[in-house]
Amino acid sequence: MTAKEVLKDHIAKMASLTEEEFNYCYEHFKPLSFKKGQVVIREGDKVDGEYFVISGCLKAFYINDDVKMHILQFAMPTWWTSDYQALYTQTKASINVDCITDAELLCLTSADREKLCSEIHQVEHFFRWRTNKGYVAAQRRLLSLMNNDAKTRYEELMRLYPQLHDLVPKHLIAAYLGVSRETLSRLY
Amino acid sequence: MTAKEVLKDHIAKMASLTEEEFNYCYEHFKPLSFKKGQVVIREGDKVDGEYFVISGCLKAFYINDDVKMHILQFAMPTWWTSDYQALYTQTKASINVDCITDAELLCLTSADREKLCSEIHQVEHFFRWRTNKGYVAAQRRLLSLMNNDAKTRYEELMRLYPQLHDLVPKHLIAAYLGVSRETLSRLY
DNA sequence: ACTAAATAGTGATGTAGATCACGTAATCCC
DNA sequence: GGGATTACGTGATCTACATCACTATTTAGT
Repeated sequence: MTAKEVLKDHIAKMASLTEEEFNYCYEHFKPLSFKKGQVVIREGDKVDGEYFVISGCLKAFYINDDVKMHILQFAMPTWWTSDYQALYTQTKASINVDCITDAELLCLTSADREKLCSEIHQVEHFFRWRTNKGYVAAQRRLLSLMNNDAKTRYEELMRLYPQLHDLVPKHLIAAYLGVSRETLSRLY
Repeated sequence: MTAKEVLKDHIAKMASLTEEEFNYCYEHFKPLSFKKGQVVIREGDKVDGEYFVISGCLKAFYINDDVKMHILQFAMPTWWTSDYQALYTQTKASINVDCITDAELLCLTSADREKLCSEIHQVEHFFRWRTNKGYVAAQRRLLSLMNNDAKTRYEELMRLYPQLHDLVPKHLIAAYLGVSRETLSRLY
């Protein structure tokens, strides 16, 4: 399946665009290839848009003053990622995004997203639902973080995204769950 | 300021509706008055829509099996609240929403929200931005929960929403921060 | 192929915050 | 206005998890 087809199917799940409308939208996406370890967004830099994952796996993470990493989001095929805080507040990136594996992405600039949203009502509809889904997921994760211990959170994550188990090293899983890698290692 | 004016100003911050369009929208909102302590959404019940706060303060919270409460969100004037997970997945409420003080709300059903979004492009635009804002706030809170200790989180909350200090009893602040009321009490 | 780096497991010890158990002041409410 | 409920503070103890230190294994780069 081509990148174009992946995006088309993804959008079709929540919005109905004509062939013509979709082709027009697709012109605004810039295909990018990244190698494992490459940085997509670097803290402090300007964020020019958001990224739709065609293949591979990325992480969006924050490094605190003690050089501890916390992972905000993994991004797998058909997921979107960026520093949404930076995009929303029009500031420099406060997080990093990089590639856990080789990855193919489609980049859409904020300016183009807003243009497409205002030109095509269904595109705005699509982005509303996508963001809504992210909001609900973030709220669920907040509750899980407050309610559950490390083991329960780990099991929940594995239940939700079993692919992560083999795709992502455990210390990154730990950084997502908000526990130390040692504690995660002792959970079995 | 009337409820209608409060809503109008709020929407105008992110979207431009004509007088006529706004009046049409406003017909779909149902004004409701609640007394302190009254329940707006009860766990297990059907959720019929979302609520825009005109006055007062509410909380959206989850009670776990150990009968411990975790607060997902406070809602103050010009904020929206509901069980967005239930609305998104079309399931029964998994959280509760009730009133910390007497409150005036405007209720918009999901069906009406979707209708208005599809009829008026600018309404869809408004709801996209509102949800985006919530998503960014939830992500920031996730990071804070993973990065910061109880004291730092408390100070951050007070900096962000100083009104909460006098409006909301401390054990509810604790339930929002994800610490016990005893620990919060010892922070000063 | 050989070295360096990344990944992973585990013991010993430290600590933030939970939990339990009180006492007291403030508010609600019939 | 008096009894009950809610809010708040504080000591004593417990515990989940962090941190530090070290070893073993796997993976990647030249």
